[in-house]
Amino acid sequence: MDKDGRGRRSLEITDSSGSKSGSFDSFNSTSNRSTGPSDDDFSSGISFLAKDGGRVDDGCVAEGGRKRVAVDEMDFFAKAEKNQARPTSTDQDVPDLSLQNEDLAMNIGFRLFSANLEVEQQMVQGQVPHDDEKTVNNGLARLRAELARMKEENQQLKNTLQKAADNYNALSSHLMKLVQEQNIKIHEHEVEVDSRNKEEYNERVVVPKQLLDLRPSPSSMAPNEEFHGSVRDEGTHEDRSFCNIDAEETTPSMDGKEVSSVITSGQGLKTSSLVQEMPNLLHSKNSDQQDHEATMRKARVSVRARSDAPTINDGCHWRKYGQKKAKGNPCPRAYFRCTMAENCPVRRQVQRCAEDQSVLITTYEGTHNHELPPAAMAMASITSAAASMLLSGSTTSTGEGLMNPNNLLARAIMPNSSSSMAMISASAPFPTVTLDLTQTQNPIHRQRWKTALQFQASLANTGSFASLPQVFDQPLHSNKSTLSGLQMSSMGVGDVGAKFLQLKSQSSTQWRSLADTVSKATAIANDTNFTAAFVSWLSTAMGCKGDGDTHQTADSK
DNA sequence: CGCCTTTGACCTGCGC
DNA sequence: GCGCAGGTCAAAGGCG
Repeated sequence: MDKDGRGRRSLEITDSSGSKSGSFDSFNSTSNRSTGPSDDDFSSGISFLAKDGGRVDDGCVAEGGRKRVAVDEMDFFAKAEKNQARPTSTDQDVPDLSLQNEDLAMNIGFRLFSANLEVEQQMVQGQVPHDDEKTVNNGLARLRAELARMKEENQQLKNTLQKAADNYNALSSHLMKLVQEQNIKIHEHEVEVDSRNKEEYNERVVVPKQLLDLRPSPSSMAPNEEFHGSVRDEGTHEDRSFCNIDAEETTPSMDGKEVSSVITSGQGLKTSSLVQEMPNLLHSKNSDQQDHEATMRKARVSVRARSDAPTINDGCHWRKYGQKKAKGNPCPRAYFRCTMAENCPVRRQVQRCAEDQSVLITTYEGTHNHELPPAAMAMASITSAAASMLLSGSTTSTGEGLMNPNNLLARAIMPNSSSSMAMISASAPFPTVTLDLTQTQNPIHRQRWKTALQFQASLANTGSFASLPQVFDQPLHSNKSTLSGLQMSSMGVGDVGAKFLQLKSQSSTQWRSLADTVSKATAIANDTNFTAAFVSWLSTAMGCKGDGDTHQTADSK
């Protein structure tokens, strides 16, 4: 039990396993079934039918002249199983190439597969004759030609991608160097500003310093002897008196700490009360810190997800403290406060989208000041990471912060496109980044997220992609799975992440069926718990080497 | 009985 | 200064 900010008691329930794992069961069970052809199936073995009704048997003749009249599901699944067991030849150093080619191949294959299913259905309904040899041959020839052309095109794309990847790696290495140099410069600048502030302060409080210098030394003062003095505030020209008797031992407040240490260094006078009485003198670095904290507090992360539930389960415990009808939205907005620790500053707003009421908009604000259960850790990471991301771009409202090299994530997921998966709102009263999980089935968005995460990781790690768990669509090699598993575990996402990885490894290792994946992605977008888990996992990856470090500790300990 | 939600009042910032 | 809208507070009531 602990108390909230207003002294009310609230029950703290630690949900280490999380209720989410249960919610994945049904999802997981469906993922065990393969419902579509693999990449190889499309390129070399399975029968297809042309969209115009012609039957195509790509490769069947070569396999011994056996003509198949439809996709043999048993063969198909057997082949898929075989493919799953077979190690992939993907080069780990350039994972994107194969992935993007897989995407292309899957697009081609999926079109053929869809055509096949469509015609098959028509055949079942008697709309298409089964023995139209001419149509079959025509369709077969057409599709073979198209397939050959696509393979050639695919090869060209592969080469282009190879070049692009090389350039990409070179650029990211170069960028890493630049970022490091910039960080060093920033650090040097901070040190310089810090010392300048101290000098400035010493100049401004020259009178009290003199007074302090004139005061009796601690050793010469009686233990209970009072010492009085006065300070002239150069800014307001007001004289302020101070006295040593009521001063506290320390003043841990943001306002007093720095100045207190300056004044008392080597002087031995307890000056907290003095510090409290000199707010006008406390500028420079402390105000910067306050600005930083205020911005962190105001920076918001908004998550859009389809859900029928009133709220998404993100692993945290919330107390509702208000509800308000916002202008222009018939649905009320609910206000929640984190109750997992006393005075936790994190707030959450939940509101349905005015345009599409099936979309739940959850907005997070602030950073938790306490340890989090595994289920909640990743969502906290994303809010922290996004808030930091916003912070680095918050100096202006023009979005130039996106040009900050540290904002690669933002730039990767927020290209100049109206269909971005994430957006920064500069016009909103608070800087807000919106993560749109209603569009997770969109391969473009998926690719953007992947790119963003890879870029972040490549910067944060060694400049190569090798150490990043490729969760989106990269085949998971055995050693990599271990790495991913460890990272997931250490990140604290626990079984939620493991479920996700398991699911992804089952469905993504071979990309057996785009249709399957699309349906799963749709399910993801429609499943509140999974959406939350997805965000969690995503945020873990996003924050794994950056701001998220602050949230890793609890679970990795 | 204690915790949580509801809801009207109050506070604050912003634009006119 | 005023009005509006968003955000927060806190008393009252509901629920287990």
